[in-house]
Amino acid sequence: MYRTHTCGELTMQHAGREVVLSGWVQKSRDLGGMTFVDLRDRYGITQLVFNMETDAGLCRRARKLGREFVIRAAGRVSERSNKNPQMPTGDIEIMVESLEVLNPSRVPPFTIETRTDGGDDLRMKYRYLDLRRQVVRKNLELRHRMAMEIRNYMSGEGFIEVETPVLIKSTPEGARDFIVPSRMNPGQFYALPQSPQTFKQLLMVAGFDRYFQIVKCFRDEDLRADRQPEFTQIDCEMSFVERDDLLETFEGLTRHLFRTIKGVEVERGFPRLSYAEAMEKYGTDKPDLRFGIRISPMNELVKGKGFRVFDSVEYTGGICVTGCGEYSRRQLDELTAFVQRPQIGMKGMVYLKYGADGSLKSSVDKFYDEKALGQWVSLFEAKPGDLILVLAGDRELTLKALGELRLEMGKRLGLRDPGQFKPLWVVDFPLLEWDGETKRYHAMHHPFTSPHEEDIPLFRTDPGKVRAKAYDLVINGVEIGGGSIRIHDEELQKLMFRNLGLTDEEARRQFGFLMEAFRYGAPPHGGIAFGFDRWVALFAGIESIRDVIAFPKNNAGRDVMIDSPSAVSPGQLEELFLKLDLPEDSRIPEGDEG
RNA sequence: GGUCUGGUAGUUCAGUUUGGUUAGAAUGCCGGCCUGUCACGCCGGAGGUCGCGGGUUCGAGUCCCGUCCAGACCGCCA
Repeated sequence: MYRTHTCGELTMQHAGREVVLSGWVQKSRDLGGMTFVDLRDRYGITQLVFNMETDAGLCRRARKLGREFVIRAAGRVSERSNKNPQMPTGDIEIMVESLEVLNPSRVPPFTIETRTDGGDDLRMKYRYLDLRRQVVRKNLELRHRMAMEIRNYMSGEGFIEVETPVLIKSTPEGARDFIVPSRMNPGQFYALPQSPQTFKQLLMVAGFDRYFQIVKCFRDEDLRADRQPEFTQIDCEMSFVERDDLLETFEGLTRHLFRTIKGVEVERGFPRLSYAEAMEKYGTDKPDLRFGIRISPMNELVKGKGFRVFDSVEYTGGICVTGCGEYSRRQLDELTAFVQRPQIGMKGMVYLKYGADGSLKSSVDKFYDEKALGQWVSLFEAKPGDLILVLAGDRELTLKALGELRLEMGKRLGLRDPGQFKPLWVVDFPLLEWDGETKRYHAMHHPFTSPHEEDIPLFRTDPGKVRAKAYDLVINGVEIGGGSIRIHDEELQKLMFRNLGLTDEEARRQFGFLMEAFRYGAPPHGGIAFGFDRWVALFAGIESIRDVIAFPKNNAGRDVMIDSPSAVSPGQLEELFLKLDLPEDSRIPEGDEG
């Protein structure tokens, strides 16, 4: 028998019992006359004791155990004379009577501890060792619990989980597809799904009514801390619902997860912000509502006073930061440098310091007298000791920059508390987005998103103004999910495709199966998909989704542990009728074949 | 496609600003001592292609050019 108990469960209640434990050697402390060994498994750590007086031979063998050896130890549970209140099993230890090395281990390249000395690179290469660390394991346990609670809630609400295919059809809309060559159909390719979008809509046509699936999706785009080429969605769809029915249902899911996983009771009726309002007040479509700083437009206030910058730009706006009125020149220079970074791209920043003594000091005193600056103060309802930061330029860019500056100030002031959660719905996204490169409109969400009926006439006059019945769930500035009420009418879907620059023929070739299905009684329906990895990361209080994925890929989309992607053999290529035509500079490392 | 940061002992990092003797620390590893440790302690030891290639120089971890790797971000992500 390998074990009677785990390394996390023995307490004083078990004192005197004969037990068998198996696990990994976390650490051993050799005191000469006696040796302590910390034995670790998934459940915890239990201390083993070896004593020279009791059994010198056994103790000498214990001294030779290296870190991460897999061992089995049998012995008696006994109360410690020196208890360790830091650990759950700290009251007891095992007086070992027999010891067996099940498998020795090489010295691991980094320490298997919460505060590891290993860098990311190394941890990913030896991910199986990294996963032995409690912090990483906890993240995966959290992920498991969340998946269970999602299934509980959804199932309780009458949703059924249906699997949809992974080998599907490539479509040029949206993100780049991963493609898979078909041996049996030479020259043809499957695509991996970016989402099960069309299948879940077909399930609605099939009458399934309430569907969900926790499912892998794939996008061949560049990675970020919160973006992996393969990621997991909670994909959902419902029939016979309007937007508010849907938001209510998934507000329920969100509250359920907060309650069961975080022990937090979130108020019913999440705030709803229109996309336009979110952009205007927060400079982003995923505002962090944990702190109240808001953007105010200042165009009217600042024009016509002789300051060329403000006179010439499309938009001037600012934020008011509480309690920063005494910022030093250096701190203000730092903020200026922050907005001038190429990623943000502002030319400069104007400030107004409202001193605790009521004094007004701005970087544009030359153009704005006390009275004019007083108007700024009343616009923001600033109090003595506050700081007003003003940016100007192209409207879209400036709002975005103010949004970034808002987040930066929130961070500096410690207002982004990871223990606090502020969910909201962002609604009424634009249906279409102009793409300057291809000179045509793109679906902002996807081409099956329904427009607001009253906006349909705008298709003829100003398609960019058409609002969609689309919504995002945003928590603490993180886009957790998004969805829409779908088009279920063939004619409206055709109109949509035409506005996206697709001819009827192209639309039929790509989405004919869906258009065809709509002719056989498609119910009104809508849905949403949540980024499961992001949600787990949010609940774990971390920024990168890599730490909630067992085997993630690195910045370049590589798995450094299994070394993928990799070349395939000429035979494999031949079978698929594929010939490589690589540019000179893209060499494939030797021995990387097959 | 672009911007930025980093690459020095098994590992995490200092040293690079201002080129100059034998490249340091901590931790880990190996050996010795130690009967209540739990970040055990004490003594000793081994361990380096300073990412790689080229250049400048009497001399390069340090300066220059190229390149590879890692991370963050912009573009991209319906």
